[in-house]
Amino acid sequence: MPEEHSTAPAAAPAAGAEKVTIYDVARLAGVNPSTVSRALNQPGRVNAATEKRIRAAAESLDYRVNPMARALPTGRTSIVGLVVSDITNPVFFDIVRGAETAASRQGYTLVLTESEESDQREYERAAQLLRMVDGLLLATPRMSDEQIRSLAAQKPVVVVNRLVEGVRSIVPDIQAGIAEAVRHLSGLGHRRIAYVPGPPLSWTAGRRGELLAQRCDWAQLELVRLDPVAPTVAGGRAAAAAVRDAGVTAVFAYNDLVAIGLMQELVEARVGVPRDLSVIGFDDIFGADFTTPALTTIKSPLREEGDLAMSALLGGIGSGDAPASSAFDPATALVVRGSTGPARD
Amino acid sequence: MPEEHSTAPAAAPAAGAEKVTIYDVARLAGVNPSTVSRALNQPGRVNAATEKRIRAAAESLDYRVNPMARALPTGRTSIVGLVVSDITNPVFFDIVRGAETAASRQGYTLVLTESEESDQREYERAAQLLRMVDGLLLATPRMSDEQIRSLAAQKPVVVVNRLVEGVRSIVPDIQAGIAEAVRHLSGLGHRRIAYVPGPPLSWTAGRRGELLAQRCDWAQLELVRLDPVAPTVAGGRAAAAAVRDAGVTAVFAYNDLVAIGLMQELVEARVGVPRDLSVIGFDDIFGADFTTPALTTIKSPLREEGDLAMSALLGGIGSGDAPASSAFDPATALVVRGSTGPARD
DNA sequence: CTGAAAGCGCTAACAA
DNA sequence: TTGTTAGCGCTTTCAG
Repeated sequence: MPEEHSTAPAAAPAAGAEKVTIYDVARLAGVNPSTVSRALNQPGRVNAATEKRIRAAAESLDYRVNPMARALPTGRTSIVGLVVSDITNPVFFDIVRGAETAASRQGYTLVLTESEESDQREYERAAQLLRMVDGLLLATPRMSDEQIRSLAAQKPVVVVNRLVEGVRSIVPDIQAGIAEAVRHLSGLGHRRIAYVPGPPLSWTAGRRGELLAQRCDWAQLELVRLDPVAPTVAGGRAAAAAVRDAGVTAVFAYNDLVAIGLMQELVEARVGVPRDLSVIGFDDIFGADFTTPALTTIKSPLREEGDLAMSALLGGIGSGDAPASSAFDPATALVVRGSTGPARD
Repeated sequence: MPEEHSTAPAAAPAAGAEKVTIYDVARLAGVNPSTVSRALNQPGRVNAATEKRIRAAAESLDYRVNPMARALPTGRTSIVGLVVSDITNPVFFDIVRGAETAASRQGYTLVLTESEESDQREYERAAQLLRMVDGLLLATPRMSDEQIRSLAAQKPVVVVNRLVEGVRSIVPDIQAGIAEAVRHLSGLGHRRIAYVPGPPLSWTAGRRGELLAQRCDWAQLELVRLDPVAPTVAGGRAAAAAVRDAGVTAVFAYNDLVAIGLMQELVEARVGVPRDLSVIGFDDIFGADFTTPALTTIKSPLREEGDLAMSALLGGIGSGDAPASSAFDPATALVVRGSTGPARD
């Protein structure tokens, strides 16, 4: 029987599994390995003829650089990490997409991890990942500011959807979207509206509630702040009763998931949307237009955020030192669909 | 001014960025580096007291192994790769989740890449990834069987949602789900139904159409096969007209996205679902229950597939050699929601 | 049970 | 322009 690699991956490589190294290429091209390295990495620093010969040899051997071996002397891996709290949360889809695009545009490979829920696991995984990447993107992180700063002290780190002092942060400017939404509702004759807040610990949740209150005050709308719920469809369903009892004609949900749950429950309770109640969400996630009526929502430029964050990570703010902090603030906008209408009455 | 790393990631590490190595730990513990390595990796092969001392030293220094450095001598990285064709396609969410779970359960880190569309880019990225992982999962790959086999010849590879000869493949058994669905429709009085197929090149698309035809034939239902569409919401909308003209009372869509698009368009055209037309999708993706009525669909055990595939990859089929081929066949099942009802007539 | 030494594949001074 | 020579941090025989 073969070796006893009980923990190693199965399906042993077939016979023809030869690892081609720089040495093989060098031998075939009749040069020194270091010359191969130069030819492949710094074109021009080598005689055109030999470079061509080397490239041909590499090609014919189907040579590919070993990223690990390269990383050792250089310290750079050309890999960037992205940590998300929940890979099945649609809010991240476009963030990932944007980050992916920006990363591969610059020749970096994106590596993803999720922390499921635990903030402790999030830190652990991030720290582990940190050792093998050139930089880290933290999307809506759950860990403490302190932990984030400690990571940022070791390698470049950019945070998305949260403001952390001393660390580069990308946060969408929700002011514009909220203002637009309040104006929209106000124009439709709504005077008293409700807000279903997200988890008390969430940075975004706090911020949304705050700005909303501010804006409603400014527009002379009465805002009823209900109890916070989990940022999920289930959370939204749970809030439906309270919303109905609030004596309002419109409701803001913490995010689209909550809004969708809310609508589902309302429909089942024969409350007409938007006839009896208008509903507005946040984010414009995938699926927000699957509902009937389709959801009116304050769209976050998710994809742009991801792209921006990754660009910031790779692009070199200044060209060496970290200017730290400060936010890019891509703008939000209201997307009007079917779930909002004239105030009843 | 500092160094000129114009292409390097920005936000230079703060002052306190010291890389703790095995040597630092060794010095602090007063032992040889090799002993540290042993103590940390093969507990028990070292004096209990010194092991404890070493662990304490490592802890106090916040030491973390450098995966690259470890990979060099061992050839193993404890990283596994997952290649998906489109990270924003909800079908993959649960596959990723399942794979992630299984991977981290065994101490592996999951790395994700997507190929966007191009089958060529898919192969390129997979080949690149292959060098830094211990194994590769290909979910619904677009590249050729030949290319897949060539990857599988170098490192362990498992394919999800496609049968590739000579390579371990995980494919859900849709027979059960289809049979159930046909029975469901038949029981509701439907006699003539339509099928909106997916892209002609897709392996799954072909298989679904084939088995569906077979089953309808068996159940004496008349099946009208319409023109294939893109596997998206837009594709579904495009098919709506043809469906209405087909003179059927129920329709199978290639997947949930198509089914959702179909329903959206039908609702706008004042065709009642399920009053006038019953709709069934495939997969049960995230959002399938956001619609009104919620979508009846043939659920694929996506998460289980991912878990199974990853387990197969890591678990050692046999314990050294590759038994290749063969499918696990997790079962599908019909999820009855609101989009199907009695045949009109 | 632990230390010494070689080497994984690649890069980067330093020579030539 | 190219070859030589050290390592990067870790694992792993081989001695002791």
